[in-house]
Amino acid sequence: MASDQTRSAILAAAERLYADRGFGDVTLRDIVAEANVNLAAVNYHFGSKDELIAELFVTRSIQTNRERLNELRAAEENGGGRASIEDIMRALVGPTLRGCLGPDREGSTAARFMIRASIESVPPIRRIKNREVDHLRKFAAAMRRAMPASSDTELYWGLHFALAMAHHTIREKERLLRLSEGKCDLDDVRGIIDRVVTVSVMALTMGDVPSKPAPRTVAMHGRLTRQDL
Amino acid sequence: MASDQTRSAILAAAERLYADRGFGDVTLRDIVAEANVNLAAVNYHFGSKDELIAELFVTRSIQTNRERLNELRAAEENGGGRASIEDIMRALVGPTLRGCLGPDREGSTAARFMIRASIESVPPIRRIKNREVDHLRKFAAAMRRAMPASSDTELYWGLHFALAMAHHTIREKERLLRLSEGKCDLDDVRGIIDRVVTVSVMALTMGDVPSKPAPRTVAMHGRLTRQDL
DNA sequence: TTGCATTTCAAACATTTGTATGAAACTATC
DNA sequence: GATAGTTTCATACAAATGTTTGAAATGCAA
Repeated sequence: MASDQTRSAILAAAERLYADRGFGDVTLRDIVAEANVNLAAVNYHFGSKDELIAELFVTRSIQTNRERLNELRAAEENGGGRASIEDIMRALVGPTLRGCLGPDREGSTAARFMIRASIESVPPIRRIKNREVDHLRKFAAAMRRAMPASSDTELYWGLHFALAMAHHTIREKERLLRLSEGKCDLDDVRGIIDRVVTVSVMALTMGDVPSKPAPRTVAMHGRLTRQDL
Repeated sequence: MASDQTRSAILAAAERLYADRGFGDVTLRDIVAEANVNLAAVNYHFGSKDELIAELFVTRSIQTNRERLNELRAAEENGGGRASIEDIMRALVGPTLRGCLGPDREGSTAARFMIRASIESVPPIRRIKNREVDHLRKFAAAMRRAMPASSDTELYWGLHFALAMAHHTIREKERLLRLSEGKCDLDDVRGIIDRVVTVSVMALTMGDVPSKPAPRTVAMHGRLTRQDL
């Protein structure tokens, strides 16, 4: 118990190295060298390399999920028990996008680690991801409350597409930057979140919209407003 | 030259094994065993394991790109030199989605291989993907012709989101299936393509939607279960 | 056939990797 | 301060893996 510091040194070093160089290029020996601890310490404290990775990922996942749910709850309380679909989507994609694209992304090893985890998808992480469906159900439930007229199918597709845009933006931001030759400003996180939320809401309200979806007057901070609309 | 058959046997076996078990779990020894060739044959014919993987991926990528461009060109010829934005998006996401979600997906090792490549993203493949921006420019150009009023920024974001939805659907189809408890029909490839195209076009046109709804209402079976991590 | 290039083969190589071991150092409790 | 439990350490282990090697086999032209 006394020497929690070895444990945390390993965790910190591992997260940093994985974030910087990816899972494929980092060995236990790299980690213990970075952490200034003995090689055997990893197996002593974590059991195995995979369990170390799993602990890293679970910790960060819980953290992200908590942020998401906090935002969702805040939106629901704000709306007297029911959040708007827009706020729900914002709570879903906001924390991740802010964490991984935010201005502190250079310093935030946590965010960079999660990006790596999203890109490389090593076995222990995949195993966890597959069990991560549960907390999405909370969002599905909130969405159902916000759009009682929509079918579950539409709802899940909307949820799915929202995550698609958020994650793909994180995963492929380099490529988008190169493709657009810098024209897509990936530092404007608020603008990106607005963009993803707007499209998500449109995707959700298109199919079975009883009333007109009322041209999105979402607060658009970026250069989103333009000629069309 | 005589023994191209060893080369192709290796390619076929490798693609099959990678498709089935992923890059992480398949060794050169597995491949040569499956191909009934000698271990050294891989290095003799391909130089290294990475070059073998690269060749597999490049071959399939070229194939997909060709399909995309064919579809794009067909749409342009059909429209007298200019394709509608809708057809452009369809040409962009159609081939991939059909290939990876299509009914022959059980038999098509090629498609399953590309899914793996998309999920696991091993170094030699990543290197290639990063140089794959060029042919997307052809789509950007077509989009520009179809929507001359739109800014390049909007255009690239639309392109990006379209790919996001397509790829994420392929990557996470298992999870979506589980999350939606089967309510999202992932065998209805045409419906999925319509969905992605519709949302993409909406994202590009920001509101003025050409009516193109295709909501599939599925009878509700099963109930959601709650559970926390 | 002879000769030359290409291809195949079995075996070995060289590393890298995660993990296990057993002793030593440390810590806390009595 | 002795003892039991915990943690650290150097080292060894075992297995896997991509790659190389040099000889044997094969194909092919003169």
